[in-house]
Amino acid sequence: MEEIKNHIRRFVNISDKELNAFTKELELQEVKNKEFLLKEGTHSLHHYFVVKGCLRSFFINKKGVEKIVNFAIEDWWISDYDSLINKTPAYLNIQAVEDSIVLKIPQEKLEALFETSTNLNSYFRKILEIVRIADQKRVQFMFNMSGKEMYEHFRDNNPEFMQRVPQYMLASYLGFTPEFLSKVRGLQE
Amino acid sequence: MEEIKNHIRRFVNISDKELNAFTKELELQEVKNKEFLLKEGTHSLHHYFVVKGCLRSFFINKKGVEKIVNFAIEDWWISDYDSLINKTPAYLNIQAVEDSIVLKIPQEKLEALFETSTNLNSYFRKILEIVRIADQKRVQFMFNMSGKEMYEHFRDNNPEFMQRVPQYMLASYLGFTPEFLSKVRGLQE
DNA sequence: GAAAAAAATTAATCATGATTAAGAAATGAA
DNA sequence: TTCATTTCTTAATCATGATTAATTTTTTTC
Repeated sequence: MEEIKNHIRRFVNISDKELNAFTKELELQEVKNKEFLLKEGTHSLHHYFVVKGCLRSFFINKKGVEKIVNFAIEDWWISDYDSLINKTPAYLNIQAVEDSIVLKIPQEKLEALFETSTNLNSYFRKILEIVRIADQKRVQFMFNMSGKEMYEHFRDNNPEFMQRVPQYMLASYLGFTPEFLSKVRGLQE
Repeated sequence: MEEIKNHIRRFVNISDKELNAFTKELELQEVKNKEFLLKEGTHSLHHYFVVKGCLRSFFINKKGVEKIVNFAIEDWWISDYDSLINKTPAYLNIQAVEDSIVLKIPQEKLEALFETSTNLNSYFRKILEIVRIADQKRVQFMFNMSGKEMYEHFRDNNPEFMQRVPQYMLASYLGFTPEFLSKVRGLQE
């Protein structure tokens, strides 16, 4: 729990009282590798904060292939925002990629906290700003780079992360097939 | 100015006093078609809210081709978030696609307002939530649809908007060449 | 309303990355 | 320590959409 408190303190100047009002609503959950926190079509209720481990969100495309939308590792959030905000059935699945520990908070509790805490509002605004910038960059990469370049860029910028997920998941996240990723890796740079 | 006040009121329950503190910092600017509000490499200072007209943000890729990242029409915001938040030189250009009227607010003024107004924090958090969902869907479309399908989907969901921008800009936004878009339009569905 | 500029179309060729189909290597379970 | 499952690789063929180049259509400007 100190984990997330410190994380929030890095973004906003927040009193212990406000922080405790928040952490009081959090629930710790352990998830085994391959276990699901959310399945598509069901009602999504929680935001998940990764204390330890690694999660992924993905959907199944028309051809039945898994497409990874996001990863989350330590000190990051993952959820199906569309489902949480618009109260629609989840389009995404959220699944553990390693044995993990998460803190979860129900969307409704969070909304209630936003009514009373400027700092929490501010914290989540700042998280969303970062997410916005990351999403923007991702589109830019997709518009600007070949598959080979995307792979090399990802590898060079996330060397530690490369060790944590199977290659075929990275291929899915980058938007291509495992066969193609394998080919790209085999080529000289 | 009533325009943006009403827009904000649709998202948060905000007092006139708080609203006025915000609108006091806004500056009205008219932009002719093709005029720039931001050029890449320069220092980005403002968020822009479109009162009337249409803007686009784009970058120039390695091959010298314009890649449109976002459009903004009436009642929507546009900016280079990365540049504003991280104080880096702009990577994006922001340009009018029609004669337009915008309201602009400097990032620093906005940051100051966030310190005092929960409701403004909340409003921008909600805007970012919507942006997050839109960004997410865009990635999903890119992962799930052929060029032809992306065009048809966009056309069916934004019939009015189709009239407002040249086809080659839409092609750029969707991630392909004007030649390909033209081909796709020529095909039977 | 003529000339110029901007936007859209067409068609041929080309390249990136998908698909298919084996098989090899690594990991995990009994 | 063997069997089974998961992951990764290789190679051939195929499809989507890029590139190039020319032409037509539309819009703007004088």
